[in-house]
Amino acid sequence: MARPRQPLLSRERIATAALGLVDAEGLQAFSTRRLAGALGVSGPSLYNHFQAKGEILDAVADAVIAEVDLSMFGPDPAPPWRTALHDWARSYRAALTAHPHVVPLLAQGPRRRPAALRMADAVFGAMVRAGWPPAQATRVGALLRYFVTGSALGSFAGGFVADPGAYDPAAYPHLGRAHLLPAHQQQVDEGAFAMGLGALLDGLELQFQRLS
Amino acid sequence: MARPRQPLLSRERIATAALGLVDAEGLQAFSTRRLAGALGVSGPSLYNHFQAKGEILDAVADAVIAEVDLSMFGPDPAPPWRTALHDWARSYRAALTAHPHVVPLLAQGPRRRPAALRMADAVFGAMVRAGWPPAQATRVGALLRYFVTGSALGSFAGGFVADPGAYDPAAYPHLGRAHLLPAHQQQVDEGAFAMGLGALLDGLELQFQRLS
DNA sequence: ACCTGAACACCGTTCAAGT
DNA sequence: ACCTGAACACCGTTCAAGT
Repeated sequence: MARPRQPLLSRERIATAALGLVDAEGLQAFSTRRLAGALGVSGPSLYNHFQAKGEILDAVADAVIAEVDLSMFGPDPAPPWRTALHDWARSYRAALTAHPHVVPLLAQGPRRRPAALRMADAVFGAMVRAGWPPAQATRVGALLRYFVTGSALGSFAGGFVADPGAYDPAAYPHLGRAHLLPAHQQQVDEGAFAMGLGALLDGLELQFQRLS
Repeated sequence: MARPRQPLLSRERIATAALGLVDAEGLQAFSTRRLAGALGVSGPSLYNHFQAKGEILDAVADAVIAEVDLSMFGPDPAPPWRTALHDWARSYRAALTAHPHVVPLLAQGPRRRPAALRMADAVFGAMVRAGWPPAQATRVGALLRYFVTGSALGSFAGGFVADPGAYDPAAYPHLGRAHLLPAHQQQVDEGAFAMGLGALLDGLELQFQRLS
Protein backbone atom coordinates (compact mmCIF):
# COMPACT_ATOMS: atom_id res chain seq x y z
CA MET A 1 0.00 0.00 0.00
CA ALA A 2 2.64 2.54 1.08
CA ARG A 3 1.38 6.08 1.37
CA PRO A 4 -2.31 6.57 0.55
CA ARG A 5 -3.31 9.96 -0.87
CA GLN A 6 -5.81 10.33 1.95
CA PRO A 7 -4.02 9.56 5.26
CA LEU A 8 -5.48 6.52 6.95
CA LEU A 9 -4.67 7.75 10.44
CA SER A 10 -4.69 10.88 12.53
CA ARG A 11 -3.83 11.56 16.15
CA GLU A 12 -7.53 11.97 16.81
CA ARG A 13 -8.54 8.69 15.22
CA ILE A 14 -5.75 6.84 17.03
CA ALA A 15 -6.60 8.35 20.41
CA THR A 16 -10.29 7.51 20.03
CA ALA A 17 -9.57 3.90 19.10
CA ALA A 18 -7.06 3.64 21.95
CA LEU A 19 -9.62 4.86 24.49
CA GLY A 20 -12.09 2.31 23.15
CA LEU A 21 -9.55 -0.47 23.54
CA VAL A 22 -8.53 0.58 27.06
CA ASP A 23 -12.17 0.85 28.10
CA ALA A 24 -12.98 -2.55 26.67
CA GLU A 25 -10.00 -4.56 27.81
CA GLY A 26 -7.98 -2.59 30.34
CA LEU A 27 -4.46 -1.22 30.35
CA GLN A 28 -2.92 -4.66 30.67
CA ALA A 29 -4.32 -5.83 27.36
CA PHE A 30 -3.61 -2.62 25.52
CA SER A 31 -0.73 -2.83 23.04
CA THR A 32 0.36 -0.76 20.08
CA ARG A 33 0.04 -3.79 17.85
CA ARG A 34 -3.52 -4.51 18.92
CA LEU A 35 -4.38 -0.87 18.52
CA ALA A 36 -2.94 -0.86 15.01
CA GLY A 37 -4.93 -3.99 14.27
CA ALA A 38 -8.15 -2.34 15.43
CA LEU A 39 -7.38 0.54 13.10
CA GLY A 40 -6.71 -1.81 10.19
CA VAL A 41 -3.12 -0.75 9.93
CA SER A 42 0.32 -2.19 10.62
CA GLY A 43 2.03 -1.61 13.96
CA PRO A 44 4.74 0.85 13.01
CA SER A 45 2.25 3.19 11.30
CA LEU A 46 1.33 4.65 14.65
CA TYR A 47 4.82 6.06 14.97
CA ASN A 48 4.10 8.55 12.21
CA HIS A 49 1.64 10.23 14.56
CA PHE A 50 2.93 9.57 18.05
CA GLN A 51 6.47 9.24 19.34
CA ALA A 52 5.76 6.34 21.66
CA LYS A 53 3.07 4.31 23.35
CA GLY A 54 3.16 6.61 26.37
CA GLU A 55 2.27 9.58 24.23
CA ILE A 56 -0.81 7.75 22.96
CA LEU A 57 -1.86 7.04 26.54
CA ASP A 58 -1.33 10.71 27.35
CA ALA A 59 -3.84 11.57 24.67
CA VAL A 60 -6.23 8.96 26.04
CA ALA A 61 -6.02 10.47 29.51
CA ASP A 62 -6.63 13.95 28.19
CA ALA A 63 -9.63 12.80 26.17
CA VAL A 64 -11.24 11.60 29.39
CA ILE A 65 -10.46 14.82 31.24
CA ALA A 66 -11.96 16.74 28.32
CA GLU A 67 -15.31 15.17 29.24
CA VAL A 68 -15.37 16.97 32.59
CA ASP A 69 -17.83 19.86 32.75
CA LEU A 70 -16.16 23.15 33.70
CA SER A 71 -19.07 25.49 33.01
CA MET A 72 -19.75 25.94 36.74
CA PHE A 73 -16.54 27.95 37.00
CA GLY A 74 -18.23 30.69 35.10
CA PRO A 75 -17.87 33.50 34.61
CA ASP A 76 -21.46 33.92 33.38
CA PRO A 77 -23.51 32.25 36.11
CA ALA A 78 -20.65 32.10 38.69
CA PRO A 79 -22.36 30.12 41.45
CA PRO A 80 -20.93 30.16 45.00
CA TRP A 81 -17.61 28.34 45.23
CA ARG A 82 -19.08 25.52 47.24
CA THR A 83 -21.73 24.79 44.63
CA ALA A 84 -19.20 25.01 41.84
CA LEU A 85 -16.82 22.60 43.56
CA HIS A 86 -19.64 20.18 44.28
CA ASP A 87 -20.87 20.12 40.69
CA TRP A 88 -17.35 19.88 39.33
CA ALA A 89 -16.44 17.00 41.62
CA ARG A 90 -19.51 15.06 40.50
CA SER A 91 -18.83 15.65 36.83
CA TYR A 92 -15.14 14.81 37.32
CA ARG A 93 -16.01 11.58 39.08
CA ALA A 94 -18.58 10.68 36.41
CA ALA A 95 -15.98 11.11 33.68
CA LEU A 96 -13.50 8.88 35.50
CA THR A 97 -15.91 6.15 36.49
CA ALA A 98 -17.02 5.98 32.86
CA HIS A 99 -13.39 5.06 32.05
CA PRO A 100 -12.04 3.34 35.16
CA HIS A 101 -9.04 1.79 33.43
CA VAL A 102 -7.77 5.24 32.53
CA VAL A 103 -7.49 6.44 36.13
CA PRO A 104 -3.99 5.08 36.81
CA LEU A 105 -2.78 7.16 33.86
CA LEU A 106 -3.78 10.32 35.69
CA ALA A 107 -0.94 9.77 38.15
CA GLN A 108 1.25 11.85 35.90
CA GLY A 109 -0.69 15.07 36.42
CA PRO A 110 -1.52 17.68 33.80
CA ARG A 111 2.04 18.03 32.42
CA ARG A 112 1.36 19.49 28.99
CA ARG A 113 -2.07 17.97 28.37
CA PRO A 114 -4.43 20.76 27.32
CA ALA A 115 -7.68 19.50 28.84
CA ALA A 116 -6.00 18.82 32.19
CA LEU A 117 -4.46 22.28 32.14
CA ARG A 118 -7.79 23.91 31.24
CA MET A 119 -9.31 22.16 34.23
CA ALA A 120 -6.55 23.20 36.65
CA ASP A 121 -6.78 26.76 35.33
CA ALA A 122 -10.55 26.94 35.71
CA VAL A 123 -10.61 25.61 39.27
CA PHE A 124 -7.77 27.78 40.50
CA GLY A 125 -9.14 30.89 38.79
CA ALA A 126 -12.62 30.42 40.21
CA MET A 127 -11.37 29.82 43.76
CA VAL A 128 -9.21 32.94 43.70
CA ARG A 129 -12.11 34.96 42.31
CA ALA A 130 -14.31 33.62 45.11
CA GLY A 131 -11.92 34.96 47.72
CA TRP A 132 -9.56 32.09 48.52
CA PRO A 133 -5.94 33.22 48.90
CA PRO A 134 -3.89 31.78 46.01
CA ALA A 135 -1.93 29.32 48.16
CA GLN A 136 -5.19 27.96 49.60
CA ALA A 137 -6.84 27.89 46.20
CA THR A 138 -4.06 25.63 44.94
CA ARG A 139 -4.65 23.29 47.86
CA VAL A 140 -8.39 23.21 47.35
CA GLY A 141 -7.91 22.13 43.75
CA ALA A 142 -5.33 19.55 44.75
CA LEU A 143 -7.27 17.99 47.59
CA LEU A 144 -10.42 17.64 45.56
CA ARG A 145 -8.40 15.97 42.83
CA TYR A 146 -7.09 13.57 45.46
CA PHE A 147 -10.56 12.65 46.59
CA VAL A 148 -12.08 12.27 43.14
CA THR A 149 -9.25 10.28 41.57
CA GLY A 150 -9.00 8.12 44.67
CA SER A 151 -12.71 7.37 44.52
CA ALA A 152 -12.36 6.36 40.87
CA LEU A 153 -9.09 4.44 41.17
CA GLY A 154 -10.83 1.37 42.39
CA SER A 155 -14.19 0.48 43.75
CA PHE A 156 -14.13 0.11 47.51
CA ALA A 157 -16.99 -2.35 47.63
CA GLY A 158 -15.87 -4.22 44.52
CA GLY A 159 -12.46 -4.72 46.08
CA PHE A 160 -13.85 -7.45 48.28
CA VAL A 161 -14.73 -10.90 47.02
CA ALA A 162 -18.28 -12.20 47.06
CA ASP A 163 -17.27 -15.58 48.48
CA PRO A 164 -18.85 -15.85 51.97
CA GLY A 165 -16.00 -18.09 53.11
CA ALA A 166 -13.28 -15.71 52.01
CA TYR A 167 -12.88 -13.87 55.29
CA ASP A 168 -11.86 -15.95 58.26
CA PRO A 169 -13.81 -14.59 61.28
CA ALA A 170 -10.90 -15.36 63.58
CA ALA A 171 -8.53 -13.19 61.56
CA TYR A 172 -11.01 -10.48 60.58
CA PRO A 173 -13.66 -10.32 63.28
CA HIS A 174 -15.53 -7.36 61.76
CA LEU A 175 -15.65 -8.47 58.14
CA GLY A 176 -18.45 -10.97 58.62
CA ARG A 177 -20.60 -9.15 56.11
CA ALA A 178 -17.85 -7.93 53.76
CA HIS A 179 -18.64 -10.57 51.16
CA LEU A 180 -21.97 -8.78 50.63
CA LEU A 181 -20.27 -5.57 49.53
CA PRO A 182 -19.65 -6.48 45.86
CA ALA A 183 -23.38 -7.01 45.33
CA HIS A 184 -24.05 -3.40 46.31
CA GLN A 185 -20.89 -2.02 44.77
CA GLN A 186 -22.31 1.03 43.06
CA GLN A 187 -24.53 2.00 45.96
CA VAL A 188 -21.76 1.69 48.53
CA ASP A 189 -19.25 3.62 46.46
CA GLU A 190 -21.75 6.34 45.60
CA GLY A 191 -22.74 6.63 49.24
CA ALA A 192 -19.14 6.91 50.39
CA PHE A 193 -18.37 9.47 47.72
CA ALA A 194 -21.41 11.58 48.60
CA MET A 195 -20.60 11.42 52.31
CA GLY A 196 -16.96 12.33 51.72
CA LEU A 197 -17.71 15.14 49.33
CA GLY A 198 -20.23 16.62 51.74
CA ALA A 199 -17.80 16.37 54.64
CA LEU A 200 -15.01 17.90 52.59
CA LEU A 201 -17.12 20.87 51.54
CA ASP A 202 -18.48 21.38 55.05
CA GLY A 203 -14.95 21.37 56.35
CA LEU A 204 -13.73 23.80 53.69
CA GLU A 205 -16.57 26.14 54.52
CA LEU A 206 -15.41 26.24 58.13
CA GLN A 207 -11.89 27.05 56.99
CA PHE A 208 -13.13 29.74 54.61
CA GLN A 209 -15.07 31.43 57.40
CA ARG A 210 -11.98 31.41 59.58
CA LEU A 211 -10.10 33.35 56.89
CA SER A 212 -12.08 36.56 57.37
CA MET B 1 21.88 -26.81 38.71
CA ALA B 2 18.38 -28.25 38.92
CA ARG B 3 17.01 -28.56 42.41
CA PRO B 4 19.28 -27.32 45.22
CA ARG B 5 18.87 -28.99 48.60
CA GLN B 6 18.30 -25.58 50.17
CA PRO B 7 15.64 -23.75 48.11
CA LEU B 8 17.03 -20.62 46.47
CA LEU B 9 13.72 -18.80 46.51
CA SER B 10 10.69 -18.24 48.69
CA ARG B 11 7.56 -16.16 48.26
CA GLU B 12 8.96 -13.77 50.84
CA ARG B 13 12.32 -13.33 49.11
CA ILE B 14 10.64 -12.84 45.75
CA ALA B 15 8.15 -10.29 47.06
CA THR B 16 10.89 -8.30 48.79
CA ALA B 17 13.05 -8.18 45.69
CA ALA B 18 10.01 -7.27 43.58
CA LEU B 19 9.16 -4.34 45.83
CA GLY B 20 12.75 -3.15 45.58
CA LEU B 21 12.64 -3.31 41.81
CA VAL B 22 9.29 -1.52 41.57
CA ASP B 23 10.48 1.18 43.95
CA ALA B 24 13.70 1.68 42.03
CA GLU B 25 12.43 1.59 38.48
CA GLY B 26 8.66 1.75 38.40
CA LEU B 27 5.97 -0.61 37.24
CA GLN B 28 6.82 -0.06 33.58
CA ALA B 29 10.31 -1.42 33.96
CA PHE B 30 9.31 -4.31 36.18
CA SER B 31 9.38 -7.72 34.50
CA THR B 32 9.52 -11.27 35.72
CA ARG B 33 12.75 -11.81 33.86
CA ARG B 34 14.44 -8.80 35.41
CA LEU B 35 13.19 -9.87 38.81
CA ALA B 36 14.59 -13.34 38.31
CA GLY B 37 17.88 -11.79 37.25
CA ALA B 38 18.00 -9.69 40.42
CA LEU B 39 17.47 -12.88 42.41
CA GLY B 40 20.22 -14.69 40.51
CA VAL B 41 17.83 -17.20 39.08
CA SER B 42 16.29 -18.06 35.72
CA GLY B 43 12.92 -16.61 34.70
CA PRO B 44 10.68 -19.65 34.99
CA SER B 45 11.86 -20.38 38.54
CA LEU B 46 9.45 -17.79 39.86
CA TYR B 47 6.55 -19.94 38.71
CA ASN B 48 7.34 -22.49 41.36
CA HIS B 49 6.29 -19.92 43.96
CA PHE B 50 3.72 -17.69 42.24
CA GLN B 51 1.15 -18.54 39.62
CA ALA B 52 1.66 -15.39 37.58
CA LYS B 53 3.20 -11.95 37.52
CA GLY B 54 -0.02 -10.44 38.88
CA GLU B 55 0.20 -12.60 41.96
CA ILE B 56 3.69 -11.28 42.66
CA LEU B 57 2.41 -7.73 42.37
CA ASP B 58 -0.41 -8.62 44.75
CA ALA B 59 2.18 -9.60 47.31
CA VAL B 60 4.07 -6.37 46.67
CA ALA B 61 0.94 -4.31 47.28
CA ASP B 62 0.19 -6.16 50.47
CA ALA B 63 3.74 -5.68 51.75
CA VAL B 64 3.25 -1.94 51.47
CA ILE B 65 -0.11 -2.03 53.22
CA ALA B 66 1.51 -4.08 55.98
CA GLU B 67 3.62 -1.00 56.79
CA VAL B 68 0.56 0.99 57.83
CA ASP B 69 0.23 1.48 61.58
CA LEU B 70 -3.08 0.21 62.94
CA SER B 71 -2.33 0.50 66.65
CA MET B 72 -4.59 3.55 66.99
CA PHE B 73 -7.59 1.32 66.48
CA GLY B 74 -6.94 -0.11 69.86
CA PRO B 75 -8.40 -1.60 71.85
CA ASP B 76 -5.86 -0.73 74.57
CA PRO B 77 -5.57 3.04 74.29
CA ALA B 78 -8.67 3.50 72.05
CA PRO B 79 -8.40 7.23 71.29
CA PRO B 80 -11.46 9.14 70.02
CA TRP B 81 -12.42 8.11 66.49
CA ARG B 82 -11.34 11.41 65.03
CA THR B 83 -7.83 11.10 66.43
CA ALA B 84 -7.59 7.50 65.34
CA LEU B 85 -8.65 8.31 61.78
CA HIS B 86 -6.24 11.21 61.63
CA ASP B 87 -3.26 9.17 62.76
CA TRP B 88 -4.22 6.26 60.53
CA ALA B 89 -4.57 8.50 57.46
CA ARG B 90 -1.13 9.97 58.05
CA SER B 91 0.50 6.58 58.50
CA TYR B 92 -1.37 5.21 55.48
CA ARG B 93 -0.23 8.10 53.34
CA ALA B 94 3.35 7.78 54.57
CA ALA B 95 3.42 4.12 53.57
CA LEU B 96 2.13 4.89 50.10
CA THR B 97 4.32 7.90 49.41
CA ALA B 98 7.31 5.76 50.41
CA HIS B 99 6.34 3.47 47.49
CA PRO B 100 4.59 5.69 44.97
CA HIS B 101 4.87 3.23 42.08
CA VAL B 102 2.85 0.70 44.03
CA VAL B 103 -0.22 2.91 44.37
CA PRO B 104 -1.82 1.98 41.01
CA LEU B 105 -1.77 -1.64 42.20
CA LEU B 106 -4.11 -0.75 45.04
CA ALA B 107 -6.91 -0.23 42.53
CA GLN B 108 -7.83 -3.85 43.02
CA GLY B 109 -8.87 -3.46 46.64
CA PRO B 110 -8.20 -5.90 49.48
CA ARG B 111 -9.49 -9.01 47.68
CA ARG B 112 -7.75 -11.76 49.61
CA ARG B 113 -4.65 -9.87 50.68
CA PRO B 114 -4.20 -10.30 54.44
CA ALA B 115 -2.69 -6.92 55.35
CA ALA B 116 -5.35 -5.07 53.37
CA LEU B 117 -8.06 -7.12 55.07
CA ARG B 118 -6.57 -6.54 58.51
CA MET B 119 -6.66 -2.81 57.79
CA ALA B 120 -10.27 -2.82 56.58
CA ASP B 121 -11.25 -4.89 59.58
CA ALA B 122 -9.52 -2.59 62.08
CA VAL B 123 -11.00 0.61 60.67
CA PHE B 124 -14.52 -0.73 60.41
CA GLY B 125 -14.41 -2.33 63.85
CA ALA B 126 -13.14 0.83 65.52
CA MET B 127 -15.73 3.06 63.87
CA VAL B 128 -18.59 0.80 64.90
CA ARG B 129 -17.23 0.65 68.43
CA ALA B 130 -17.07 4.45 68.46
CA GLY B 131 -20.74 4.71 67.70
CA TRP B 132 -20.98 4.97 63.92
CA PRO B 133 -23.82 2.89 62.47
CA PRO B 134 -22.34 0.04 60.38
CA ALA B 135 -23.42 1.44 57.02
CA GLN B 136 -21.79 4.77 57.87
CA ALA B 137 -18.69 3.09 59.23
CA THR B 138 -18.19 1.37 55.89
CA ARG B 139 -18.43 4.71 54.15
CA VAL B 140 -16.01 6.41 56.50
CA GLY B 141 -13.41 3.75 55.77
CA ALA B 142 -14.04 3.97 52.04
CA LEU B 143 -13.91 7.73 51.75
CA LEU B 144 -10.70 7.99 53.70
CA ARG B 145 -9.19 5.36 51.46
CA TYR B 146 -10.26 7.45 48.50
CA PHE B 147 -8.56 10.54 49.86
CA VAL B 148 -5.33 8.86 50.91
CA THR B 149 -4.81 6.77 47.78
CA GLY B 150 -5.72 9.73 45.59
CA SER B 151 -3.18 11.89 47.39
CA ALA B 152 -0.51 9.25 46.82
CA LEU B 153 -1.46 8.31 43.26
CA GLY B 154 0.44 11.23 41.85
CA SER B 155 1.91 14.42 43.14
CA PHE B 156 -0.30 17.39 42.38
CA ALA B 157 2.53 19.89 42.27
CA GLY B 158 4.90 17.52 40.50
CA GLY B 159 2.32 17.02 37.78
CA PHE B 160 3.20 20.38 36.31
CA VAL B 161 6.37 21.04 34.36
CA ALA B 162 9.00 23.46 35.61
CA ASP B 163 9.41 25.13 32.22
CA PRO B 164 8.21 28.77 32.61
CA GLY B 165 7.18 28.86 28.96
CA ALA B 166 5.07 25.71 29.19
CA TYR B 167 1.76 27.37 29.97
CA ASP B 168 0.46 29.80 27.38
CA PRO B 169 -1.13 32.71 29.32
CA ALA B 170 -3.75 33.15 26.62
CA ALA B 171 -4.96 29.57 27.01
CA TYR B 172 -4.47 29.26 30.78
CA PRO B 173 -4.81 32.74 32.27
CA HIS B 174 -4.44 31.61 35.88
CA LEU B 175 -1.48 29.26 35.52
CA GLY B 176 1.12 32.01 35.31
CA ARG B 177 2.92 30.63 38.35
CA ALA B 178 2.18 26.95 37.85
CA HIS B 179 5.71 26.25 36.63
CA LEU B 180 6.91 27.06 40.16
CA LEU B 181 4.91 24.21 41.67
CA PRO B 182 7.38 21.37 41.02
CA ALA B 183 10.05 23.21 43.02
CA HIS B 184 7.80 23.08 46.11
CA GLN B 185 6.30 19.72 45.34
CA GLN B 186 6.47 18.16 48.75
CA GLN B 187 5.35 21.27 50.59
CA VAL B 188 2.37 21.83 48.29
CA ASP B 189 1.26 18.21 48.42
CA GLU B 190 1.67 18.01 52.18
CA GLY B 191 -0.25 21.24 52.60
CA ALA B 192 -3.10 20.07 50.41
CA PHE B 193 -3.24 16.74 52.22
CA ALA B 194 -3.29 18.38 55.64
CA MET B 195 -5.98 20.82 54.59
CA GLY B 196 -8.11 18.09 53.04
CA LEU B 197 -7.73 15.73 55.97
CA GLY B 198 -8.66 18.47 58.40
CA ALA B 199 -11.69 19.44 56.34
CA LEU B 200 -12.78 15.83 55.99
CA LEU B 201 -12.58 15.17 59.73
CA ASP B 202 -14.32 18.45 60.58
CA GLY B 203 -17.09 17.52 58.19
CA LEU B 204 -17.41 14.00 59.58
CA GLU B 205 -17.67 15.39 63.08
CA LEU B 206 -20.64 17.51 62.01
CA GLN B 207 -22.29 14.43 60.55
CA PHE B 208 -21.59 12.39 63.66
CA GLN B 209 -23.20 15.02 65.86
CA ARG B 210 -26.25 15.01 63.62
CA LEU B 211 -26.65 11.27 64.27
CA SER B 212 -27.62 11.67 67.88
C1' DA C 1 4.41 12.61 4.22
C1' DC C 2 2.69 8.22 5.53
C1' DC C 3 2.36 3.57 4.97
C1' DT C 4 4.71 -1.34 4.73
C1' DG C 5 7.40 -5.67 6.15
C1' DA C 6 11.59 -7.19 8.26
C1' DA C 7 14.21 -7.04 12.15
C1' DC C 8 15.92 -6.43 17.14
C1' DA C 9 15.73 -6.92 21.89
C1' DC C 10 12.60 -8.07 25.21
C1' DC C 11 8.17 -9.96 27.30
C1' DG C 12 5.04 -13.75 30.25
C1' DT C 13 4.41 -18.37 30.50
C1' DT C 14 4.61 -23.53 29.46
C1' DC C 15 6.99 -27.65 29.52
C1' DA C 16 10.11 -31.45 29.44
C1' DA C 17 14.30 -32.58 31.65
C1' DG C 18 17.40 -32.78 35.57
C1' DT C 19 18.35 -33.82 40.58
C1' DA D 1 10.03 -30.16 45.23
C1' DC D 2 12.50 -26.76 42.76
C1' DC D 3 15.58 -25.42 39.48
C1' DT D 4 17.12 -25.24 34.24
C1' DG D 5 17.12 -24.14 29.05
C1' DA D 6 14.30 -24.32 24.99
C1' DA D 7 10.33 -22.79 23.02
C1' DC D 8 5.89 -20.08 21.88
C1' DA D 9 3.29 -16.16 21.06
C1' DC D 10 3.56 -11.56 21.78
C1' DC D 11 5.74 -6.89 22.90
C1' DG D 12 7.64 -1.66 21.63
C1' DT D 13 10.34 0.43 18.44
C1' DT D 14 13.69 1.28 14.45
C1' DC D 15 14.58 1.41 9.80
C1' DA D 16 14.99 0.90 4.92
C1' DA D 17 11.90 0.68 1.15
C1' DG D 18 7.81 2.09 -1.40
C1' DT D 19 4.75 5.81 -3.35
